[in-house]
Amino acid sequence: MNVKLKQDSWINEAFSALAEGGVDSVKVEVLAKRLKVTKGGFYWHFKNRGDLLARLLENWRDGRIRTIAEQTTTNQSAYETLRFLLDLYTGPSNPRGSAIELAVRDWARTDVDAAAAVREVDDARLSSVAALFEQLGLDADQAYARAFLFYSYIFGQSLLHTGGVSPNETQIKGLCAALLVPEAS
Amino acid sequence: MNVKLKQDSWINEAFSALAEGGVDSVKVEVLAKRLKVTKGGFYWHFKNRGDLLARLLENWRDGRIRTIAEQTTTNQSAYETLRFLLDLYTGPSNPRGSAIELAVRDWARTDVDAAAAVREVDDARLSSVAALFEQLGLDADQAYARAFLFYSYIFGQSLLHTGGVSPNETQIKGLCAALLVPEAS
DNA sequence: CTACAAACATACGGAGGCGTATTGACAGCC
DNA sequence: GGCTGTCAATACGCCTCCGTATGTTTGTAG
Repeated sequence: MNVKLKQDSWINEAFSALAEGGVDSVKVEVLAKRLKVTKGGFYWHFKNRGDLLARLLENWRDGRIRTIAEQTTTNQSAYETLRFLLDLYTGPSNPRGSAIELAVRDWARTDVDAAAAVREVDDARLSSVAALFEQLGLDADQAYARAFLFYSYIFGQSLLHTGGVSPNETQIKGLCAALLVPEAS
Repeated sequence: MNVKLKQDSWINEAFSALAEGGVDSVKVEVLAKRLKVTKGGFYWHFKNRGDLLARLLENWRDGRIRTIAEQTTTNQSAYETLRFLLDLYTGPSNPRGSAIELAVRDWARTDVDAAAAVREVDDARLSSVAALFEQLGLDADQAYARAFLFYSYIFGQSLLHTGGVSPNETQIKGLCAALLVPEAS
C-alpha cells in the first residue's frame, strides 16, 4: 500500500531522470536528493540499482503494451484510428513519454533486458497497427510494411532535428500522413 | 603530421567507445587503457574531455555531410540513386556507423552542440534527398515529405527491434521501398 | 654530444557514485 | 506504556573518473 506509493515515487523520479539524461543518469544518490531524502531508504525498497532499472523496464513495457492495446480496440473505423494515432504521436503531445521512449531504445543498444523489452513493445505495436491496415484491405505483408513505416515516421519526428530547411511543417505532416495511410476504401 | 596521427588514434578510439556505450562511456582513462598508454598524453593532445567531445562532433558532422554530398552527385538517375541509398542503409552495412549515428542523436537530446551538429547533418541529408525526389517530378513539398519518410525509414531499421512477428524481411523491405520511392516516370 | 620539444608515465587531490552497517524516528497495535 | 515493523539518516569503505603537476623517455636538429 503505502510501501507501493513510496516505491512508485522512486520509480517515477527514476523515469524523469531517464527522460532527461538516459540510463546513466539514473543514479541512486541523485534520485534521493531530488526526493529530498537520503539514499538510506532506497536499499529498503530496492535490492540495488539494477533492481530499480529492472522495475523501470517492466513498468515501461507493460504500460506501452497496455496503451497500444487500448488505443487500437476502439469502436472507430480503422482509418480513423490510424489517423488518430498519427496525430497523437506527431504533435508535441507528450515530451516526457517521447524522451523516455528514446532513452529506453538507446539503453537497449547495450543491455539485453532493455532490448527484450523494446522488442516486446515493438511486436505488440506493429502487430496491432498492421491489423488496422489489414482492415483497410491490405494483405498481411503490405499491412506489416505500412505499420513499419508508420512507426518509423513517428520516431523520425523525435529523431530528426531539422532546422530551417523544412517548409511549412503542418503541410508536410499532411503529405506524410496521406502517403502512410491510404484513403478509406 | 605524426601529431595528427596520434590525435586521430584517440579520436578513433573515442568513436568506438561512443558507438558501444554512448557519450557517457567516452572516458579519458578508459580510452587510455585501450590505447595501451596512460592518460598522461591525453592532456597533451586535448585541452580536456570536452575538447575531445567537440572534435568528435566536428569530425562526425563533416564526414556525414561530405558523404551525403558524394553519394548524391553521381551520374546515375535519381531513381537509381535513391534505390542505392536505400539498399545501402537498409542492410547490415555499417554497424559501427549506425551505432555512432544513434549515439550522437541520443547525445543531442542533452547537448546543444550535438543537437546543432545533428541539425546540420539532417538538413544536408534531407535537402539532398529531396532534390532527388524532385528530379522524379515531385513538387518541393512532396519531395521533402518523401525525404523525411525516407530517412525515418532508415532510422526505423536501426531503432525498431522486431522479433519473430516480422514476416519475410526482404519482402517487407521491398514493399517499403516501393512505397517510398515511386516508380520511375 | 647537446639541447630542446614531443609524447608518455607517475602520483596526487578531489568529486561523485555504489553498497553496507548501524542507528534513529515514527507509526500501529496489544 | 512497551513492541515490532517500516522507513529514513548517518557514516563508512571502495571504486572510477577528472584534471594537474611533475618526472621521464625518445627523437631529432645543430
